[in-house]
Amino acid sequence: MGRIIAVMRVTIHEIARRAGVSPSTVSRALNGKGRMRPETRERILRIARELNYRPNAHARGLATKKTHCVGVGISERHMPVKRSFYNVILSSLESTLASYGYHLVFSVLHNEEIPRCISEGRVDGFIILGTDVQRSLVRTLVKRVPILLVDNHLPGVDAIAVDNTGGAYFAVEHLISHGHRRIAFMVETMGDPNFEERFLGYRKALEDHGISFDERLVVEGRRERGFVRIAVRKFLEIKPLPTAIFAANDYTAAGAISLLREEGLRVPEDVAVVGFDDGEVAAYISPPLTTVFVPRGDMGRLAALRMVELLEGKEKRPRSIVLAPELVRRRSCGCRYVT
Amino acid sequence: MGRIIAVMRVTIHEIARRAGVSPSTVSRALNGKGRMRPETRERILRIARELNYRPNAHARGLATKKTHCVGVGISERHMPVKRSFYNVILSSLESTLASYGYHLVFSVLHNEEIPRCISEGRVDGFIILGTDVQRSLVRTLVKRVPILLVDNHLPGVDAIAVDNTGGAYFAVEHLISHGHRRIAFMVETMGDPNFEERFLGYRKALEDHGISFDERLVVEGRRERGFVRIAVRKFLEIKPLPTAIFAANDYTAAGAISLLREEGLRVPEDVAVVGFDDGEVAAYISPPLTTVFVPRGDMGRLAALRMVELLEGKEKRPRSIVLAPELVRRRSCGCRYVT
DNA sequence: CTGTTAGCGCATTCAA
DNA sequence: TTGAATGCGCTAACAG
Repeated sequence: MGRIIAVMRVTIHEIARRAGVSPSTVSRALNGKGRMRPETRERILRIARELNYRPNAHARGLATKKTHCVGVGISERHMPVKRSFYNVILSSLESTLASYGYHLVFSVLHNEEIPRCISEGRVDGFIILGTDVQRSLVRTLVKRVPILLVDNHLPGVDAIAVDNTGGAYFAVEHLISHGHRRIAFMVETMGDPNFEERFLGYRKALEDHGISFDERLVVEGRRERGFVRIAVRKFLEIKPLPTAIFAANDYTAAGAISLLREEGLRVPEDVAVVGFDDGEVAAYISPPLTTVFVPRGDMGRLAALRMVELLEGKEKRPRSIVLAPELVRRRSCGCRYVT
Repeated sequence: MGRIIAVMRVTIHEIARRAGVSPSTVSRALNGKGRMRPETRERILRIARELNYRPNAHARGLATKKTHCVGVGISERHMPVKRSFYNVILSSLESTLASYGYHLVFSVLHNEEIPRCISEGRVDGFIILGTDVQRSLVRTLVKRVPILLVDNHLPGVDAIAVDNTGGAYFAVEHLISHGHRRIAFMVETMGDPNFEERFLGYRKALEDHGISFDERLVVEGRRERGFVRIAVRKFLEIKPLPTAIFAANDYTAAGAISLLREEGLRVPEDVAVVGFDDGEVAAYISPPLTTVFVPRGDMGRLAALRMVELLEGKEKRPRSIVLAPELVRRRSCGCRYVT
């Protein structure tokens, strides 16, 4: 019998027994609710600590209808490309959520399906990473739990995003400052809202600098594995060849650089290249890629903070936070004497 | 009143009421336990479907003492470098676990701390990614829930790992087949068991090919940001300069290539380089990196499968699964006419 | 084959 | 300030 008790997880009943009070008193003491004699409270807390008591999440969840879990979903279609991008966000999300006592339930989103963690009531809120989610799904989910979009936005839904247009503007402006006038825009596919916004920034920068937009300089790949090769091939057919490329993301930029060099073109001498994201590759390719840094760590942290506020705070009117990206000058743009 | 019921989450009581049976019968029907009249069962299932019933995870967990959640932890110190590596594993883990009805609770491990998801009884088992975990922690956790190590191993604990020694052996043997005799081993720091094993494979390959090991050819960085630069500097001081480098991972290899080129050395003509991991960068740097492919997707899938077996199956004696890595020939080793 | 009963561990009324 | 009673939604003995 003694053995069994020793093995059993310690519950508030056990603490109550040892403290000579009732379970409900223990519950109150542990949660700091209501007034009670300080010495009673302290005795209870001490015993709880000694016994290394941890409340059972299920029991608590059943009673309070709160799970202290936040779901985080990413579209399965995003995985191949944006992997490392979202990984940074994921870890900062977890750290921040953890500091508020929340757990992170990770799930891959499959088209229109409602994530099981939501339908089973396992999470208090849900954070969606990326643009590759059906809007209708989001609209459905919003009715179930607080939803937060990261790296994406939708009217009326809370979101943390980055100023794609502004970032692209800086990138292109930088190329212009290097003397480039014929700057191509290279993108996997225009479908992605983030890419659309970057395209807008590209056009605006050209326009503001008196360069008329030439749609022949827009090279689009296709939504598939070898899209960079397709895009580069299209690029090489442009006459005369543009002197620079603004790529919608690093993945595309890195692929382009590697393929251009295969064709005997020098980067940045023959073709300057600027990317977007400042992902893992950026610093490791040669030449190191000039790109737009997206504050992924901040995005994760802010997303977690906002979610906690949504769950516990008072300010629940949808709010969209837009972070400013930053140009990171390396060498693919033609800059010298930089890392 | 009708409204309230409409808003309430549907429970087995509601289904029982509509089906004209008791809640326990509904429970049995839903879980397929015990025998019962087929028509009763079907009626219950139909109603459940119509009402879009989903069992409440907490209630079920409280009653069965199973959470249907698996925790996945990664050391905070691993995050900066192995990010993208573990991301692939993470998504395949989730997909596989999900197909068995399990959820993935992601958490970052902090030194000796017991993950809260374990102490709060939120997970049935726990998967640890990577080598950067205190053994003592693992020993502690093993007493709480089934533990599975991925990309790591410890006597007596279930594990899914890759044959680092074998992979390194192939990599070095390949360099030797290109005619190299003076091959350097470049590593961030020898502390990591995976790196130690790769070092073993390096030595063994040299030995088997009649090349005596020269410890001056081992260049170690340091556990910090600029370690590749330090390592490359050391490398450049070796006289005569080795003609090839086997790097303990892609991260190091990619950094080395970029720095070597800055020094005016050609890769692979002056120095051939082979990495390990086949991470995101490998295909995107130039020259594309010859490296050892680690089947991360398989690792995740197998880990999930094994964990489910640990939780539900009979075969619980610790088992360690070692996967065979594969050499991916690109161009940094000197191979031609390959991708 | 099915209903009744009794918890699972905790929070929260309501009394005392 | 504290205790007893109740219920969260579900499963599992035990009866019937």
